[in-house]
Amino acid sequence: MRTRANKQSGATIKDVAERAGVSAMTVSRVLNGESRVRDETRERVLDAMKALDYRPNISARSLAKARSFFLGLLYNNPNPGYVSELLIGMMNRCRQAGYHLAIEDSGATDSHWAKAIDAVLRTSNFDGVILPPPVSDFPSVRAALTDMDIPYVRIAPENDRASVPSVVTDDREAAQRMTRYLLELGHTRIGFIKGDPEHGSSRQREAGFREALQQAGIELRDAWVQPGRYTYRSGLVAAENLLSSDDRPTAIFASNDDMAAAVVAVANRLGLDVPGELSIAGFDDTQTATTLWPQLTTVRQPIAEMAAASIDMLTRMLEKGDDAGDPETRLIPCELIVRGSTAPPGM
Amino acid sequence: MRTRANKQSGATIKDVAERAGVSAMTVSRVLNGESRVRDETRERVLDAMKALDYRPNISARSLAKARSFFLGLLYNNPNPGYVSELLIGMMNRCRQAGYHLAIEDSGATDSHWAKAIDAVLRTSNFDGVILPPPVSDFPSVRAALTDMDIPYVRIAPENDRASVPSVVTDDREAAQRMTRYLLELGHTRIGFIKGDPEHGSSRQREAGFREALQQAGIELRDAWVQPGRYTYRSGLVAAENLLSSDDRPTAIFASNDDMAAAVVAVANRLGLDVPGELSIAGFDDTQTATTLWPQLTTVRQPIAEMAAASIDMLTRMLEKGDDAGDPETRLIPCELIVRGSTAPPGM
DNA sequence: TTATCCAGCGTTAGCGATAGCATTCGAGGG
DNA sequence: CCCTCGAATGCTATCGCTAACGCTGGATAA
Repeated sequence: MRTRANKQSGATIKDVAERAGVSAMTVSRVLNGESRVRDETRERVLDAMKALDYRPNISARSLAKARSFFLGLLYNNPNPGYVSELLIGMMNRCRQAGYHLAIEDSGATDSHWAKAIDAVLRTSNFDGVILPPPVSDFPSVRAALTDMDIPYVRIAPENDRASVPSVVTDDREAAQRMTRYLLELGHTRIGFIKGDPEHGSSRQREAGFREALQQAGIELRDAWVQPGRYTYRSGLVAAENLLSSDDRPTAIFASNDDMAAAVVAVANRLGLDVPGELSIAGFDDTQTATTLWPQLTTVRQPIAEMAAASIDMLTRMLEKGDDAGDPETRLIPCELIVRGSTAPPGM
Repeated sequence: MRTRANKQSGATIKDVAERAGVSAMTVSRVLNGESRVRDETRERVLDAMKALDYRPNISARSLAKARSFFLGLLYNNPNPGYVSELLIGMMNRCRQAGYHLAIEDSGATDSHWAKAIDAVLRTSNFDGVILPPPVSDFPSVRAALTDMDIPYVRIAPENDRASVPSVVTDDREAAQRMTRYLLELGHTRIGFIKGDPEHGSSRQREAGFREALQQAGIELRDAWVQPGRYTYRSGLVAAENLLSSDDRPTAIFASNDDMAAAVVAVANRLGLDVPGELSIAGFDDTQTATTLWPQLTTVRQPIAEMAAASIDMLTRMLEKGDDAGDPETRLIPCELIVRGSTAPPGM
């Protein structure tokens, strides 16, 4: 009869209570590591739990506590390397904090989400939600969460940074640093490949690049700034455009590693030596950066760390009560990683 | 007062019932798309739900139904590309089937899991679980699941293929095909890089490689089979070993794309033209395969499809009752993808 | 005409756990 | 010796939903 899949194997809190000779309430107290329970009583309860192979029913607990202990990651299939690091950073923290992580996908654009977000939230009852980029800037998602009064933390958002707790990096400053590094190597003819316009980081990185050039008083030709979409394929097109003319740059700064990889590929095809004839820099330090030859000079974003921080913030909000205090913004620093893909020009 | 985070905004099933002038049970029926409810009644209920912005409480439903509607993915940080595809394949199916997907990590080895699996399962009450490789072959995890009577589906397991529902590919046959393809190009000196011994696929791929050579009556020197661990780094070492001697192979078949990428890198460093002087083949067709130049000839494993199939099987088991019928094994075919990294020898 | 049946809906009784008091009991103060 | 007090524990009422069964009233069969 009572053979439902994940159904209690038979032992409920009452059974444990009975066997330990206490009330269910006391068992509950032991379970939740709560206040005054005499050590001896606690022992007896723990023994009974072990003897009966007792497993608390999470649904019942959720119902009574009005908390699900599930956090949602509203995922959007960006770069595989990014996701993977994100997950690693989050899962550990979740386990430590006693939460579980569920992931939901609804397609790549804001409008996709607009249609689906309601259903997603309606059937999941997450205690809180994490919004990685670019979802962190999707108005429809944010509206739905606000509407349903679900707390959330944003990762690397572009807009309204202060309005909701966020974990951010300074993409702009990092892009500046990378550009300055290329300038210091002696490059003056530097090309740039932009990222996906849907991502706020794209604009930040471009701005940083332009600022560094301007500060150095270096000319920037329009043809040397090419659009891209953070994909390898878009990088190929951009690289062709940058490298096909005679008047080509001696260094190319791509807004992420995948596009930088595309530049490497095109350079190879054209017989250009990297980094001898062309220096190439990426951004993110995903796995791609070290899977190439030569390995990419890039900016390391501590994605896992950001992910962990976001979980920290979210769980703390949940414990404290969501509306406590001002929304926090945590800034995680980036690091410039120099590898084999860059060198002084004409070497 | 009643301002708990994800707490009902106020509307419960009773409120809806009252407003629609029916009983809570009828609302429940409408909610679950169940049997006999007159169309007119259904309309009235739906209207009431909308008017009250009613959101069912999943915890309550789970408690009553003795089902959580959460499936667990026991994740293990293999290749990022693999995970990402896995997720994509799973999430869609989950949503369609009305389930949610939660991911749990506990480290890379069986012994890590042995310690953690109990706690994971104890605090999550998943209806079912998906085991991707290599977790699908971890005895501790399987034992824990069996013990707790939680249904699960394995992806690409090596052992006991018939004992539990599984989704598998024929790695061996695919490796044979790839090897035959290289032979047909005219290669007779073919090197091989093995995968992680922890993964069953490694043994299968190696076996397929050896069989094809044997069938063709081609000699295989011991030095041409190098160990590897599916990582880029291990591929570098293997490639050095294979390519440093004068007596080097004219083609190298690596057990996955990342290691093949490492071979490409070493070939570049040694000034070997790919594919002119060295053909390189990979396995998996992850993103890496097309992010390199030249792009990799490889075997495409439809990971997303396998993931989707695993969810299908699992949800069907849950609906039907777990012990219905024999465990199913679904075989998903692989495809040989020829790209620029292979060519006839000495071209 | 009466018995039977079934679509359509309501009633009741939990599901397993926790919140919020109520209760007990022993120790210390007066 | 009575009273107060706080630590340790129990009782009871939910939490929101659904399973199982029961009740209706009209259509059909006999």
